[in-house]
Amino acid sequence: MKTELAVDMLSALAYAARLDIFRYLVRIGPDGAAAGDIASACNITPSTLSHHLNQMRQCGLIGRTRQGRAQIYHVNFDAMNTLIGFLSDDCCNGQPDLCLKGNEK
Amino acid sequence: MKTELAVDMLSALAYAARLDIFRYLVRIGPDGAAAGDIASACNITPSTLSHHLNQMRQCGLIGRTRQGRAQIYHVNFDAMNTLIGFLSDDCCNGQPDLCLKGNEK
DNA sequence: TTGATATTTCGACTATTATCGAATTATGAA
DNA sequence: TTCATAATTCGATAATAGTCGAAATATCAA
Repeated sequence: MKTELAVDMLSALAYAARLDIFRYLVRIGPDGAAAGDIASACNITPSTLSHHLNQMRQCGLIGRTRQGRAQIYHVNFDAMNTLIGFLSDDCCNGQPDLCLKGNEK
Repeated sequence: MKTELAVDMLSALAYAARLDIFRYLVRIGPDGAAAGDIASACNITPSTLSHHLNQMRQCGLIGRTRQGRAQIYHVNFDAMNTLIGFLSDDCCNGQPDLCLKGNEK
């Protein structure tokens, strides 16, 4: 994984409003949610939300499909796992013993 | 884990220069490295580096100990694992099946 | 002490990012 | 068509974050 992409993904999650959005989409699951639903669930104005969703989408953390006049957003679990894998590797590479404890927590 | 802390940790890693620093410290291991060594290894001006190290230290991702006139910085692996755990939980909570595949990568 | 080295803090400036209303695009229904 | 709804893009402003030199602090050695 290119570190530039990792930085983009981390940035996408490194903001309270976006982390909220992401967690909401995780809770919703693979079916995803329409932009309007996210806006009211997370209490964000449409244009600001759109901006955040774009950022998360550009780095691949979420995807989008149209359904009628709604845009449905959903978590890309593969991308999220790639990020978690990157962090685990980055943390444990060369020091596996240090990272085993705590990981079951 | 409080999401505010998660945001701070994610922010600490969501910047190329800081991610570099962090990865350098991971490679160095538990003994850590002096600020000066980090500065030359990562090619960052001392004052800027100090600013970044502070940010990573405030959220607990790294620690610091004095050794003579050097300040030795080292990764806090427990904190890093807490973060990884948070992301894994946040990603997999309620949808364990979605997150199993990909995790062995 | 005094001087040299390692690092941090301060302050000013620059750059990046977030926010929101207004205007625009896209779709569906009458 | 025409109207209403859902969402995005645009443009301006506000807020946050990064950078760096100069000054300050801490430690060690002579």
